[in-house]
Amino acid sequence: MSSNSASKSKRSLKSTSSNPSSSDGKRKKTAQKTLGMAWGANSRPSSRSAFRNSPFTDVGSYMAVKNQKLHEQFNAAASSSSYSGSSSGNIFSGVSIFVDGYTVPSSQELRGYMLKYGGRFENYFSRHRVTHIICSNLPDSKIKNLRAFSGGLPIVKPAWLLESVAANKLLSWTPYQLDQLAAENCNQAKLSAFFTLQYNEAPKIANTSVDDCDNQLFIKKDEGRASLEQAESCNEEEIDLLQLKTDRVMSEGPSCSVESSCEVKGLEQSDCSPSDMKNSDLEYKSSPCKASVSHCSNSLDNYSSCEASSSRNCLPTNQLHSTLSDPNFVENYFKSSRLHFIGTWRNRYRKRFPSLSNGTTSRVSNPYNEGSSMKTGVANEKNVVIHIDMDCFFVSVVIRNHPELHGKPVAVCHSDNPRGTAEISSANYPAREYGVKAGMFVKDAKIRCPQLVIVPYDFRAYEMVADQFYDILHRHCNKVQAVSCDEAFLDVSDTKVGDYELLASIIRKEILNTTGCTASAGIAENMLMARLATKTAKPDGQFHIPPGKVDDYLYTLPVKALPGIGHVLEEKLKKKQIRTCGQLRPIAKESLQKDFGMKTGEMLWNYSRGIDSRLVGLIQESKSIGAEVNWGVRFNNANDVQHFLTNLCKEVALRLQGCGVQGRTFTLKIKKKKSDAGEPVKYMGHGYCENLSHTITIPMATDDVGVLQRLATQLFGHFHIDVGDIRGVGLQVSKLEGAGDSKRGNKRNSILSWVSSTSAKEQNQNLISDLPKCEAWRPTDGVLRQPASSMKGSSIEMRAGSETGIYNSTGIPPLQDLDVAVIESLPPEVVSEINEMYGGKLLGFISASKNKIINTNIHDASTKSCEDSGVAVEDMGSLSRAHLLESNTVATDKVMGCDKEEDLDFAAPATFSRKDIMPSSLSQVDSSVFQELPEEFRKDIIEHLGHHQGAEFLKGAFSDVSDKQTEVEASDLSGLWVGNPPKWVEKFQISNCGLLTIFAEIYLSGSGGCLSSLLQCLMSRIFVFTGASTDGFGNAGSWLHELFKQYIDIKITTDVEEIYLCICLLRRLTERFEFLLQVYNAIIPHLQASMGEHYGGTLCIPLL
DNA sequence: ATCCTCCCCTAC
DNA sequence: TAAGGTAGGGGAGGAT
Repeated sequence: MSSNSASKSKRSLKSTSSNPSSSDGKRKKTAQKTLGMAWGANSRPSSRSAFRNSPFTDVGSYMAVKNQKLHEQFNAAASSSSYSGSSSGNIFSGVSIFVDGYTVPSSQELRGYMLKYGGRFENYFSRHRVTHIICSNLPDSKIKNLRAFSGGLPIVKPAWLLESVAANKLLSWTPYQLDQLAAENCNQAKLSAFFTLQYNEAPKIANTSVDDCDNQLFIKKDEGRASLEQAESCNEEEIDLLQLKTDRVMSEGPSCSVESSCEVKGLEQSDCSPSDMKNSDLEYKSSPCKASVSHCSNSLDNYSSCEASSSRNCLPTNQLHSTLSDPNFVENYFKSSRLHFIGTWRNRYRKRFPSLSNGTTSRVSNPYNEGSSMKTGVANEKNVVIHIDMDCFFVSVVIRNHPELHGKPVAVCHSDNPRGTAEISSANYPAREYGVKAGMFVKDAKIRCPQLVIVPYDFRAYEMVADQFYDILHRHCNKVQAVSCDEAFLDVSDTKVGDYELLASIIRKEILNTTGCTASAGIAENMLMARLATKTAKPDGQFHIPPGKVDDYLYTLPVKALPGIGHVLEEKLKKKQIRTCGQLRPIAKESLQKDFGMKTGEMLWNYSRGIDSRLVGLIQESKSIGAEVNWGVRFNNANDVQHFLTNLCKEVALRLQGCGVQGRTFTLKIKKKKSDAGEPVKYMGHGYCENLSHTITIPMATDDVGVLQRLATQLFGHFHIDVGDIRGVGLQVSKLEGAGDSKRGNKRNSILSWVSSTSAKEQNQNLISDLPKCEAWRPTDGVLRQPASSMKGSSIEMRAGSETGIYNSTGIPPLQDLDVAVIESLPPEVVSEINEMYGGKLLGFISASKNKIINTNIHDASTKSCEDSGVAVEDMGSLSRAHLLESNTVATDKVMGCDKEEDLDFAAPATFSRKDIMPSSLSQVDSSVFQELPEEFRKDIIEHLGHHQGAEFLKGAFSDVSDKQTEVEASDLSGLWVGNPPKWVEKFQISNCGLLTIFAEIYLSGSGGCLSSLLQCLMSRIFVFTGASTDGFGNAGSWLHELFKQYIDIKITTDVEEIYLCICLLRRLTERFEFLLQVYNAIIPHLQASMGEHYGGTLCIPLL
C-alpha cells in the first residue's frame, strides 16, 4: 500500500558553497548588511548575464575560506583582549550575535563589545552559530523573511548589549526585542522560541512589576464591550475535554443530522444578551508585552497591535481563520493554540533543565538534600512519592492579580462570543459549580452560567509561573519528574524531612506565595496512588494515601479515574459490567490480557490493586518530533496544499534543528472529511473525519527543510485525496538521531550497508512495482495529474518484470548488470567498496569484461564466467585511474549484461520529444528566463502554448523570436550536446558542465534498473555543479523554481541554457527518480569525502 | 520471533 | 467566528 521511497541526506557543504548566506555575502558591497541579503532573500544579481561569467564555482570555497579567516581574526583579537579572562569579560559568554542592517552603534562597535566581553560576532548569518540577531529596525518587507529564517532566534536591539555592559551582567533580551516582532509575539513567545530557548536568559522569578504588566486584563476594543482575556489549565479539565470532544464527534456523524445545537442556539440568543450588557461594565487595560516598565509605556502607543492573543488586531480585519485566507496560517495558528502550548511545554522544560533530560544517570545536585542516595531500580523499604498539581492552572494564573474576580465564575477561552464555538479551556471552581467544563463551547458555558467571565490566554505568564513552580520543586527535591507545566512527581523517599505531609504543605505554601496560585498534592508510596490522591485533594488541598488504605481507596474508585483508562477502555469495561476498581480486581490477569492486549491487560490488573512499579525519573529523550494542524484547514487546489505543506515542513525543520536532532522516518497524517459528514458544528473545525497516514523511512537522517518538503510532497501523493476533503495535516518525524551523528562516519552511510539494508531493498522494490502507476504530484498548474506517460514501459519497470529481477537476495544488482565503463570511472575508493559488495568479484569481472569486448565475444560465456570464474582480484593499487581511463574504449551505450533481447528493447530512446518538457501553461513561463532561452526553445514554447490564452503575450514580447522561421527539429536535441561523453573525472574538470553530454549518456546507454545506469545518472548530477547560489536559481522564475524545488536542491549554473536542460534531465528522470534519489544520497557522502580530497578543491555536489 | 506500518488510545 | 497539539505506548496484521 504505502510506497516506501525516500530521499535524503544532510545538506552537505553547509558551511561552504551551499550556504546561501555565504555566497550572498560575497556580493555585499556595503558594510551594513540586511537580513534579506544575508539570508538569501531578495539577493538576485542585478544582471544575470553579468554574473554568468563570474568565477562562481569558486564562490563557495571563497566564502568558506573567508568565513574561516574572519573567525580566526576574531578569535585572535578576543584572546589578546585585555578583558578576556576577567570576571567582567564574560558577560556575553555563549552569546553569538549577527548584526543586521544599520545599527547604532555600528556593527563594528558591537563587534568590539562582543570581543571585549566574551561573546562572538558572526559576519554571516548561520542558524547554527548565531544566538541573537541584533537589529535597530527593519522595513516591513523584511519582517516576513525574518520570521521565516530566524528560526526562532531572538531579534534584539543593540541597547540590549549596551545596557548589559553597563550593568556588567547579561540582561534578559526580551525587553529589547524589536518592536515589530515584540508586537507580534506579545501574546505568546514565538513558537520556535520554545525550541531555541536562550540559555543565557537566566530563569527569572517574575517580580511584582512584571506580573502587573503581564497580567493585566484588557478590553477588546473592537467589540465595544469588556472582555477579560487570558489563560487556562490542562490537567483535570482535560478528561472532561476529551469526553466532550468525543461526544461532539459523535454528534457530527451522519446519524445525527439535526441536534441540539440548533435549539440551543435560539435559546442562548435570548439568554445571553443580558450578560453581555453586564460584562460591558468591566474595563481593563492591557500592555501585555513587556517585562520592563519602560517597554510597557512604549507599547501603550501601539496597544492595539500589541494586544495579547490578538491575531484579530495584528492581522487585517477580515477573517484570517483558515488556510485559505491566511498565508501564514501555520505560524499564526500555533501562536494561539493552547494545545500546542501544552504539547510543546516539555521542550521548553528540557531546554531549561538540560541536565535532567539527557541521560538516566545525571542528577542535579541539590544543596537542600545533598548526600541523598541515588535510588536504585529496586524499591526501597519505603518509597514516598508526592504528586503536585496546580489548581485550574490557566485560569488561576490569569486571575491571580484580580481579586475582584475571586469567587466569581471565570473561564479561559479565545472568545467570549456567547454564540460562539470557541472552547473553554479551563474553568475555575465557581464556574464548575455551574457545570462549566473544559472543552465546552463558550456558548454552552454561557447558557449554564450567563455571568461567566471569560478571560484570554496568557501563555507567557504560564511559562513564567511554570518556571517558578519548578524552581520551587527543584529546591525541595532532587528527583523531580515533570509531567506538564503545572504538574510533577517528586520522589521524596530520600529527603531528610521525615514528615512528608509537612513537606507537601511547605511546598504548596511556597508555590502560593510565589505564584499567587494554589496547588494540590497527593502523597503515596507510588506514582499511581499519589496521583489519585491529588484528585481527592483538589482544590487547594493535599491528601495522603498510606499503603494500608490503598485497597479501601480503590475499591469504589471508578475505573475511569485510573490513568491510562480513557473513554474507550471505560466503555469496553462497562460492557463487561466493570465500573470500579473493585469490580476489576477479581478478573484474572490472563483474561484481561486476552481481552485488552498484553500490556494493557497487565496495567489494568496492576492498577486495580494500586501496584505501580514506575520510578520517578527524568524526562526521556524525545523519540519523535512533529507538527500538525487540524483546525482551519481548508484547501481549494493543490497549490494551497503545497503552500501549507511547505510551511509545515519549515515548522518541523525548525523544531528538529531547535532540538538538535535529525530524523529518518517521516509520517504525513491527513484528516479527511468523511463523505457523509456535514459542516462541522465547530467553527473551522475538522468535524467528522477519517485519519490517514503514510510513512517513509530514508537511509540518512535529516533536518533539512528542502528534504522535508520533497518527502512531504511525495507522501502526499500517496493519498489520492480530493484536496477539498482535507481537514487536517500533520507531519511527524521519528527515528531521531543527534544532528552530529551522521557526520561521525555512521556506518549506515556506506553504500554497502545501505544497499544491503532491508529498507533499501524494500523501498526499491516498492518503487519499482509502483512505477507503472507512479504519480508525480506537480503543483505548477494547480491540479493533480499523472506525469507524462512517454516513459511508460520504462527500463526500470520492464526490468522488474524480467527474469533476473533487479536485485538478488543480497540486495545488489547482479554482477553482469554493471556497466564496466562506469564502474571504472569511479574513484578507486568507491570501486573498492563496490568490489566489497560483490565479495571481491568485481575487479575480476571488470578484467574479464574488457577481455570480452576486445575479443568481440559478445554473448553467454562472459557473464557466466565472470560470476563463476573467481578471477583473481586485482590489487586496487594497480587499478589506477590512468589505467581505467585508458580502457575507456568501451562504448558508452553498451551496457554489460544487456544482451538479451528484452534488455535491448527497454533501452531508453535515444531522442525525446521536446513536448515532454514543455510548460503546461503560460503562468509557468518566466519571461526573463524565456528571453534567455535558445531561440528554438522559445519558438517551441510559443507553439506549444499557442492554444493558451495569453500566448500572444509571448509573441508580442519576443516578436523577434516568433517572426523567425527557423526550422528546428523539435524532437532532437542532440545537436546541443557537447562533444563526446567524457569520463566523469574529465567532466569534473570541465567548467561548462557536462550536463548535456550526460543527458546523452543516460538515454543512450540507459539500462535502467541496473547499478551501472544509476551510477551514470548519479554521476551526471554531480556535474550540474554549483555556479551561483540558490538565488541565481530563484531568478530563474516560478516555473523553474516550482519544478526544481520538488526534486532537487540543486546548485546550478546561472547559464540559462543549462538550467533549461537540467529541467529536461529531471523531467525525464522523474519516473525513476525516487529510486535514484536513495542511491544518490547514499553515495554522495562517500564521493564528497573521498573526492573532495582526492581531486583537490571544493567538490560541489548538488543535493537531492 | 521480530520488525514494520498504520492506526488507535491516552495524558496533558 | 477561532486557534481540535504533541508525543508516547500499544495492538493488529503483514513481511521476513
